[in-house]
Amino acid sequence: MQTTKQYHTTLQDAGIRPSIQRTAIYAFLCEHPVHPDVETVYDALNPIYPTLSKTTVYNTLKLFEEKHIVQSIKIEDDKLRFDAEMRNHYHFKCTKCGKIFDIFLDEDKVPSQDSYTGLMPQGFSLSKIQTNLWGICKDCAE
Amino acid sequence: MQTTKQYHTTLQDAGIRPSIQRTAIYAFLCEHPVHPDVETVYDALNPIYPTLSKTTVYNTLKLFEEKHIVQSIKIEDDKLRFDAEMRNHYHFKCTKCGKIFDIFLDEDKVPSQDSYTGLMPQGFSLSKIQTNLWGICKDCAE
DNA sequence: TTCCATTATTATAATCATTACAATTTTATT
DNA sequence: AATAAAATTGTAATGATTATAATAATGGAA
Repeated sequence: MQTTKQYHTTLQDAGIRPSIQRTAIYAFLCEHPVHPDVETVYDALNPIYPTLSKTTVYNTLKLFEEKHIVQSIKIEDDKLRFDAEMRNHYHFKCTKCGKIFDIFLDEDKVPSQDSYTGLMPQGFSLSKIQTNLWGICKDCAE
Repeated sequence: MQTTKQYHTTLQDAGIRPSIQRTAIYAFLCEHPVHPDVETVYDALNPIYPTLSKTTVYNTLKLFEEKHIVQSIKIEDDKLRFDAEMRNHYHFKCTKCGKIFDIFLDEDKVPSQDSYTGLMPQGFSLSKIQTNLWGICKDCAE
């Protein structure tokens, strides 16, 4: 949990002007690490910022991703989800309840970026890696 | 490269009735391992099977995925791509030209399904794993 | 501070992938 | 051949995302 000032700093360090909307969206993502989609972010913030536009949520999340402070998670068939956690971790989607869980790896088990780079053919560069898992979560298992 | 008879067998073994359309779609995927999207499959087969419907392509690919002879690849922001290669491998998308490459792993480097299962919290089951990579391919690097 | 240029936000309309639906056709079985 | 089940089809609907153009906010120069 960061202060508003810390969110500002994070945005500025990433080269993003910290407007009200951007700060609110970034703070929401950090404080609600449930991998929300655009709709969820919008529905949560619109009551607090009544002029907020859904377009702004789209624009902002795209900007955040370009500046590498947020990642889009491609785990659904039809829409993106977003995550402000940029440390190496996997995502698990329960195909029954639809919930997405973070799977953090023990330090010694984390594949290094290099271990992936080693797989690439000569001349290929690597900028992003994403591992997604699907199955049934504990609550949905009978 | 398989014969039509072999495609039939693969479909039947998976519990899928091998209609003309299904066989054509499965054969196309096997013979064009470029991870096509629905549009690409449709555009390629429609000239040969003029009555083919795009809905059938959607239905068929969904069926193939359910029966585990094809996987959908979630590597684009807006649409799915499909792959009849079910052996463990990664996908790399060049963010410049958009091409998707297969990254096959050396036998000894392939993480086993168990190595992922070991990461899951108690009571979670695992049915599908997908690792995607993004970067710049050799041809697009200047 | 005021003016101006740039950037950000907004509302609306357009696009595009995918799904729903109902009618028709094909297939397997009797 | 008759019938029921399954597959295919065309069209319409849905829903996520993007395009566009107008408005508002911001930051710097005078």
